[in-house]
Amino acid sequence: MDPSRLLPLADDVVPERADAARNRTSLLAAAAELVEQSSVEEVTMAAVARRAGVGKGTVFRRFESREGLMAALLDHTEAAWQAAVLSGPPPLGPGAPARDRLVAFGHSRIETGLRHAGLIRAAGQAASRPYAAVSFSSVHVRHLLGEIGVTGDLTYLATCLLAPLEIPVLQQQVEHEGLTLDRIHHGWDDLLARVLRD
Amino acid sequence: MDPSRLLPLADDVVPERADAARNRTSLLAAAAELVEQSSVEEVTMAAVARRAGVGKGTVFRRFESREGLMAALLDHTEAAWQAAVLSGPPPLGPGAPARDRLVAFGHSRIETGLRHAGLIRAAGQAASRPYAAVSFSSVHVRHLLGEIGVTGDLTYLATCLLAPLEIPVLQQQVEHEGLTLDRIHHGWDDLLARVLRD
DNA sequence: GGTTTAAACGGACCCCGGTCCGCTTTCATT
DNA sequence: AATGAAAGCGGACCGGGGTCCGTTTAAACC
Repeated sequence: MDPSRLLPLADDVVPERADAARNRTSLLAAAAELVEQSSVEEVTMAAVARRAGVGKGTVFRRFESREGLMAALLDHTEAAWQAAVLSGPPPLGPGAPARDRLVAFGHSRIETGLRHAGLIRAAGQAASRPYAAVSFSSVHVRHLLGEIGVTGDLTYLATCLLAPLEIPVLQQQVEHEGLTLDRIHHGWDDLLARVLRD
Repeated sequence: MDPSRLLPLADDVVPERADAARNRTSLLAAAAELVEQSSVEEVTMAAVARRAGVGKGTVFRRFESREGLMAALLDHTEAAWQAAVLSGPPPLGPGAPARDRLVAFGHSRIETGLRHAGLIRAAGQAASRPYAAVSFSSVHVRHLLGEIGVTGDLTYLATCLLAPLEIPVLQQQVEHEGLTLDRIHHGWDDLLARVLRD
């Protein structure tokens, strides 16, 4: 993209201009504030732009779309969660037996999922994160399944275990099937027990 | 559903006025035609109205929303599928062992789901059908699980088995995980085998 | 400091889903 | 056939997401 570069930048990452970076920051801040003081649904792009003191076009140039902006907002939380999974304390993080980690993984996903349900829905399948936090999660679950010694199509099995943890499914369970959170947590344990028994 | 009814109507169902019924029919026809000749996404409410020769307001009065209209379009197909499940030939319909019916159910849902993915997505969680064809399906799956003799929280387990059959999950598997249809079908068989083994 | 150029900016503009309300049509009653 | 009221109708209108393009600005090079 930039053939006349002097310092070798990390691969193909083009640095942002100062004003662009400043606007990105203030837009994220503005969006976060607005989300905090009202429900996600009623946060409009124009409002975010106004609050950040920039034009609407700028919001779209920086974040592609509404979904993109929401995904960016989510990134902080999501990254923290992924860090907890990859290197936090057991049983969610490494150090516990794979089975226990899988149990903890589900419980943790149910909690964070429901806590940020609004944002996650609004983020849709934006950008690199295809559907919820699926890419990362499926690799992780697949890995744990392997460690446990499960055989078969682990990639498919991983997506099947992840599916009941998706926001729309969880909301359907809570709002239309009348399941309590407790019951869902317990159900996850039971599902794992069934799938993993030898 | 049957506008030319002579017998007393069931309870509080108010019959539609002649012009209203006529418009409902032509709107559905117009929508079906438009959907057929281009992808669902680019079918706008105004276009449907124009084609049916009515005002836009009429479309919304008859079908509530875009989702409602799409759900109505889907109803024919969906009803046929439900009929096949409830009273069609085995193994999908009654007559086969419950296990086999569950296997057939998944395969059938994967096929019909992907075939009408566009409409189903566009129908969202409109009206009575909360999320995909979930209400009906969860009752059915729950029933089959009972027949098989599975014990535990069947309601939750049913939603867990249904989750991997949802359109977004299927599309994620096909488009981002690179799974083939064959692999998904096999995976379903395998998932059932794991969950149902005694 | 001046020049140049690619990037960023902003807000007018477009499209679409959805609402509103004054006018028209149906149809039950007489 | 006339009439009254409830239901239906249609299209102007609104708000929100997304695009476009003439103008401004950062920053690399002189």
